[in-house]
Order: sequence, then C-alpha cells, then structure tokens
Amino acid sequence: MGPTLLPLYAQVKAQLIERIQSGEWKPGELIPNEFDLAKALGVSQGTVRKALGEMTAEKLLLRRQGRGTFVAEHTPESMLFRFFNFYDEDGVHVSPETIWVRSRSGAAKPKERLKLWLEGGERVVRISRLRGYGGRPFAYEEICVSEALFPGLADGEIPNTLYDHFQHNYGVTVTGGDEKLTAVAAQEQQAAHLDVEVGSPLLQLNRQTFSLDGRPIEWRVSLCALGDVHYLVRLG
Amino acid sequence: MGPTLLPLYAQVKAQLIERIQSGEWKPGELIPNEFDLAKALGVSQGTVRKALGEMTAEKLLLRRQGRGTFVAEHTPESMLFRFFNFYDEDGVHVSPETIWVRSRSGAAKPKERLKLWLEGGERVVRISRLRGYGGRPFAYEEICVSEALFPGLADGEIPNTLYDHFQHNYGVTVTGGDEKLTAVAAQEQQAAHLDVEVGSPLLQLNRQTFSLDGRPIEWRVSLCALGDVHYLVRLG
DNA sequence: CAGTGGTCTAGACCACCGT
DNA sequence: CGGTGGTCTAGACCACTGT
Repeated sequence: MGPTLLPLYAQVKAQLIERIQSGEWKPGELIPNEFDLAKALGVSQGTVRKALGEMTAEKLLLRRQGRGTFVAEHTPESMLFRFFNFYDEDGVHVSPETIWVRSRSGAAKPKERLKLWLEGGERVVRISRLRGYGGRPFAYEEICVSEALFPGLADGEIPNTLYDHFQHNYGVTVTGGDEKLTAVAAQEQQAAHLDVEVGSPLLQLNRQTFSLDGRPIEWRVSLCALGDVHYLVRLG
Repeated sequence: MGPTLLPLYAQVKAQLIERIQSGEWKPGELIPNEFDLAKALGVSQGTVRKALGEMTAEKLLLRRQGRGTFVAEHTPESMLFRFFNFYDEDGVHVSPETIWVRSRSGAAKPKERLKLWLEGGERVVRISRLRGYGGRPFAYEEICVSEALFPGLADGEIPNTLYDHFQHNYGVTVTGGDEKLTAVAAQEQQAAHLDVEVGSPLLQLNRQTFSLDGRPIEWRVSLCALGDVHYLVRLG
C-alpha cells in the first residue's frame, strides 16, 4: 500500500462528489443516511459526517433534520441569489428579466480559448442578451461557453437563468467563479442598448465560472446601468 | 434551571469570544489547549473543538498544529488582504499608500447617526484621505467613526491601515462588513483629487463595518479611479 | 522528546420530521 | 412512532512543532 495522501474524510468526500458528478445521484435526490454510507464505505459515522458537512458548506448538499440529505438542486431563484449580487436602495434583491437574447455558435477566438481552456479548433456558443429590471434595461451581456460541453445550446431557447438550465439539461454544476469589477464609460452601441447617454458610467463585470471538477465553464462580460441599484459584497 | 437556548458548543464559543472582547486574551496571545479548556468549562474536548473550529473559520483564532491556538492578530498586510479587494491585470494584489490624510472631529450628522447607531449629541471623527498606487492617485476616501469609541483618534497620526490600529490601540476588532458598489461619474472636486477628467467613470464603494459584538464601527465612502486595476469578488 | 492540534472511532442522547 | 440529522462524550492514534 502506498502512503495515504488525503485524510480519510477527504477521500470519502471525493467519492461522494464523484457520485454526483457521474450522475449516479441526481439533483434533488435523497442520498443514504450517515450510518448506511459509513457501513458501505467501511468508515465510522463521524468521518462520513465531516465529509457531508464540508459538502453542505460548499452548497453541494442540503441537509434537513428529520428529513435527510439531498443533492443540491439549482433553481432560478437560488442561482440568482448566489450569483447575481444586485440589490435596490431598500436592500431588496434584484431579479432581472430577459428583454431579448440571441445565440450563435462559432469558432473559438484566442481569448475565448484561453478563458475556457480549449485546445485547438473547438467551437463555442456565444450568447448576447439584454436584461431589464423595473421596466428599464439593466445589463447588456455577452456570454461564451464550449459547444462540446453544451451541444445544441445555440439552437434551443435560452432561459433567463443559465446555471439551473446547465445542471438539469447538461448535467453541469456551476460551483463558483471569479468576478472582476470595473467602472467604464458607455460606448455608443452599449449606450443605445441600455438607453443611457454615451459616456455614462457603467459597472462592468468580467466573470469566469467553474464546474465541480474545477474546469472553466463560462466566460461572461456584463455591462450594467445601475440606476438606484448597487452591487453588494459581504466582507469578512 | 431554565431551558437551554443554545447548543453547548455555541455557549462555549460565546464565552471564549467574551474573553477576547474583554481583553482577557489579547491579539497574538496563546490560549489554553483544548483539553485544559474542556476541563475548566466542564465539557468534553470535542465540544470545545467545535467552538474553536467555528472561531477559526471566522478568523477570530489561528490554530497551528504542534504550536497551539492563538488570538488572531491584525496586521496591515492581513487587513489589506481581507478588506481591500483590488488586483492588477496580472492578478497581483494592490497595496495602496497614503498620499495625504486629514482628520477632524465634529457633531454627528443625521446620516452618520443612522449608520453608526448613535443616539443623541454624540461626536464623530471624520477622516478624509487620498490613497495612491503605482505612483498615481487611486482612491479618495471619507471615513466616519464614533469619537466615543476612538477617543483622541482625530488628534493622533492616522496610519495607512486603520483596522490593525483599531485593534491594537483601542481594543476594537473589525470582523466584517457590507460594501455597496456603484459606478459614478467624477465630479469636479473628485476629479481634481484623483487627477482624472470630470465625468470619468469611478468605482464608488459604500462600506459599513462591524465589530465582534455586531455593532457598527465605521462608515466609509471611497471613490476609486481604477486604471488597469479591478475589484475582485469570489463567487460561490 | 513532550506537547499541540488533526483525525478517527464508537456510542449515547436530543430535536425534528413525516406518517 | 420510527427515521433522520444535530449534539455530546470519551478515548485512541497520527502529524507537526520546538527544545
């Protein structure tokens, strides 16, 4: 036997994640209880508990006392809450709607290959859309994903929230990402889309999201005309 | 005996936090090991462990295998890393310097009273400063704190990083906060401070920070001329 | 080497949930 | 009521640190 690289609970966690990633356990499904998992894996209940606890903290699982442990299921609401950090002046979360959306597939450009870790001549799906809030245009977005990961995405209807669609229709779970924020002046085309004057200050978000296995899923640029809305960050 | 409202580990945690807040355990200090704490508090080692684990996750403690458990000590570097989320185009963290700073004390205005939970005629300390990075002005800030919490702050020298100063000289530990981001156009005075043209897009941060006991400490507005720098948010 | 935190076990009891 | 996760205990052993 070679040396044990990871603690036992981490090995257990990796095995459980693998069962989610492979589709053996599907979103929303009830998984076995601590005792049964421990018996099946040949470890103690406390070790399984530590693995389940970490996965719950990472929002891969949902545990409810008296009910059981469930694979986390993405919904439009839960994804907006996690990944759309805009709130109005009263602190109420902003829920955007789609005003229009267009999707096309094409050959990956160098920057897209870099952001999505693509090799050679792979193709990508590009989504452009305008989202609104309170009856006004709010954000113009350009989104890029690998076509190999999401076959047919460009041909079907594009829903208002993508991540729950990715999970349910392609088995791809978004677990996190980086978002880089800058302030920019609206250029002519952007100003027209967002119904603001050229040169108006916009909040630009450059987002890269990652999958369960740590690989990049999506590259997105959003330009936001904020109005009375702000982007909220919890510090600490 | 009345009903037990909190789980035992949460009661232990509250007691340990109280020892930090009262100054019995000072920043950087080694605290007793799990076994001694458990014996002194009349609970098991595992219960103490759970309390210490949560406090470590909240960055109140620092645990090092083979060394012991220490009260987290704020340093300029650690505070910039936690609360100053700017990075350059290569992903390197930005460390700002102070170009100039001015502090005055005065009567609290209505908005300041609201943000800092002040009652009647309490006074506040207001700090205005310009911070730079890479030889250029980067952020113009206006900061407001209660003078009762920080007596003499307006008279002394204001360091580049405030939170470690608050911890070491006033026994006040900043544990977290909210930051609201918007994009705004530079007004005349701001443009002069930041050496940009009037109307340039700026990133505005409205920050409210909180203490160990959950009370507000600081109200701050920052106006940032970003250049090639961005504000980074980790999603997930 | 002694002392610390980190892991792992085995079991007990409590609080909550649905039937 | 039975089944679940949540808490709590008591103990063992491992991995790391400084002397």
